[in-house]
Amino acid sequence: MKFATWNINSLTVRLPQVLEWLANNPVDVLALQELKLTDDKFPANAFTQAGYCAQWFGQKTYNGVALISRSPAIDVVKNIPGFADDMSRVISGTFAMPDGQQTVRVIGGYFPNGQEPGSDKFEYKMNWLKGLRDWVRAEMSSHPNLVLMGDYNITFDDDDVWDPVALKDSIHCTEEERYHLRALVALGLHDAFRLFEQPPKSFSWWDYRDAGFRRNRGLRIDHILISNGLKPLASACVIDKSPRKNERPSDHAPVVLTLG
DNA sequence: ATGACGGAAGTTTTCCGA
Repeated sequence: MKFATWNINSLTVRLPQVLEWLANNPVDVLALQELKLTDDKFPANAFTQAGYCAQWFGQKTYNGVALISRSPAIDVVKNIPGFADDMSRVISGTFAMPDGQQTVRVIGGYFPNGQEPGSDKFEYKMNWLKGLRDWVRAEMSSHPNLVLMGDYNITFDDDDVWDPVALKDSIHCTEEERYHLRALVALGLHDAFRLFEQPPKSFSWWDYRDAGFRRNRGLRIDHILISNGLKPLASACVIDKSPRKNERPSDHAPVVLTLG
C-alpha cells in the first residue's frame, strides 16, 4: 500500500499537477491540504475520471483538505470531534487493506500555522494540537492500523531546519510546538520518514521567496506518522521533489510512504 | 529591520502563509 500527503496551495491552480502526479505515482490514499476552495467547487469528476474516489472538506480562500483514494472511504469524519473549529483542517476515513480483512484509519490534517509565538494564532495552534491529540488517542484505541499525515507546520528537530541557528525558537521550530509533536508520537506513533536513512537536509517545504528551493532553504514540516501496527510493514518513505519541476509548483513537496 | 513570492479577494491594495 502507498500513502501520500501533499499541501498543494490551491487545488484550483494545482489540479493538473495533482492528476499528473497521481498518473505517475499511483497511491492508495493521497491526503491534500490547502484546497482553498468551497465544497461546490471541488473537481470531483476529474478524480473520478482518473479512477479515484474523493472525500473533501473545503473552505473559501483558506485551508480545505481532501482524501483521494483508490477504494472508497467509510466512516468519514470532518475536523476533530470534541474540538469546535470554524476552519476546515481535518478529514479522516477508513480504508480496506489488501488482505481484505484488516482496515486502516487515515487522518489527513492541515495543522495551524501559528504565525508567531505569543500570538492569538499560536495559542489557537496549541489548543488545536491538544484537541487533535485527545481525539487521535481515542481513534487509536479502536484502530490499531492508523496513519496520521499532513502539513504539520512543525519541525521535529534541527535536522528538519535549513538554518537551525537563525530559526531557533521561531515559528515551526519552538519547543512548545515540538512538545506537542512529540506528545503525538508518544501515543504510539512513528515518524515514517526517519525509519529510513535519508539524505541530509531533506525538506518538504521551501519559501517561494529568495529562491528558497534552488538554495535548499527549507523545512521538513509535512509528516506521515504511523501506528505500531503498521510500523513492521513500512518499507520506504520519501519526499518527492519532482513536482517542483512544474512551472508553478506548490511550495510543498509530497511525502510518500510505502507499506509492504 | 524589511522584503522577497504566491494565492485569493477584489480592485491597485490587503491578508495570509511558513
